[in-house]
Amino acid sequence: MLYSPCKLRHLQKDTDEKNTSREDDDTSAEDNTREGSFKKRKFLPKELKEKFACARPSGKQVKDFNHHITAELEKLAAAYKSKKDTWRALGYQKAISAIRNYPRPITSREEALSIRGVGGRLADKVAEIVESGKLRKVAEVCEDEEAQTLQRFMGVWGAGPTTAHGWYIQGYRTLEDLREKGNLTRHQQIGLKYYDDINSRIPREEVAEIENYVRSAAHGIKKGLIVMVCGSYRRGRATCGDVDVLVTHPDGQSHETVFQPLLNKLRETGFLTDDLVTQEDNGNQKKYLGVCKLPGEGQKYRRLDVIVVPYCEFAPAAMYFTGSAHFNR
DNA sequence: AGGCTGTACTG
DNA sequence: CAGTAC
DNA sequence: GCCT
Repeated sequence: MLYSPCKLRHLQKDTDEKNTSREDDDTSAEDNTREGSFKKRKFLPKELKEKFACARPSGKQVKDFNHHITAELEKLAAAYKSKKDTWRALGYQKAISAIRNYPRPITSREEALSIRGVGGRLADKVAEIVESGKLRKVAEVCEDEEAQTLQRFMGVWGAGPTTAHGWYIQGYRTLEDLREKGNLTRHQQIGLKYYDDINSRIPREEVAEIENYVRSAAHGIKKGLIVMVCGSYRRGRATCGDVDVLVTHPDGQSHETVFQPLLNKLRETGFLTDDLVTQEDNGNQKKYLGVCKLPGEGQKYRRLDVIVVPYCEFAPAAMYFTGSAHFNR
């Protein structure tokens, strides 16, 4: 995947330093500094702007007008996933993503049904939430001990539905049980160690701090390196589950030799505290998964992904890693 | 009825 | 190969 | 779960 002809190079002129300035606001000025062909962007029909997230100004934080709805559906999605009902969970997840991006509060079953990814069954559920504020199905599916325990166990990084079920069968119920009696893989030991931190959301301000930290380290190794956070941060979310950092270099070559030095530098300063997957090699693109912590008191441990790509793949990679996952399909 | 991305790592 | 994660 |  990610076949990315280097022809795309001309498309990404604005990515140098300071991507923070791009996430800001969509008022005024920004328009005329872009490519001339898009000058009339502000005149896009309203329907278009509402239908396609990519047709909306990308500044501003994304508002979730339907948080009360997605929050309920998330509970069911998590429960189904824990019960290995993978595809049902996927359907939920897709619908949740679509609803989250919907630009105004949903007020009827009909309106829900008009959203791609939301079918009759989910539209019914949306309607129930709109009317009563909650879903009876949630109590039915989520509030038994097994479901709760499975979901608790799946919060351990590296433990999925099968592992969680296995632990449940063995009689384990608490994280304490896992620590004492469970035999955990290396990943799961790390996942358990930082359970609370890893499962808490990261304020986007902190994501920006992490980005700056990584960028400084990168520039200490090679000037001109581009360091950009993708994922939910770049989609404008107020909080993020982890930090996806994309690294490249405009000279088209320096990315090849920067991966190890960068990781080593981040280790020396104590920023990287644990490695999960140290070298996923996807063609010429490399990925690191680990745990980091900003310097100073009271900082939490955060999940960090670092992806290094050749410059000619920068634009498609940025899109891919910005997601969301469902947008990519 | 049948697909829902494709790939790499770990054990 | 199964499980997990991206 | 949804979509084709």
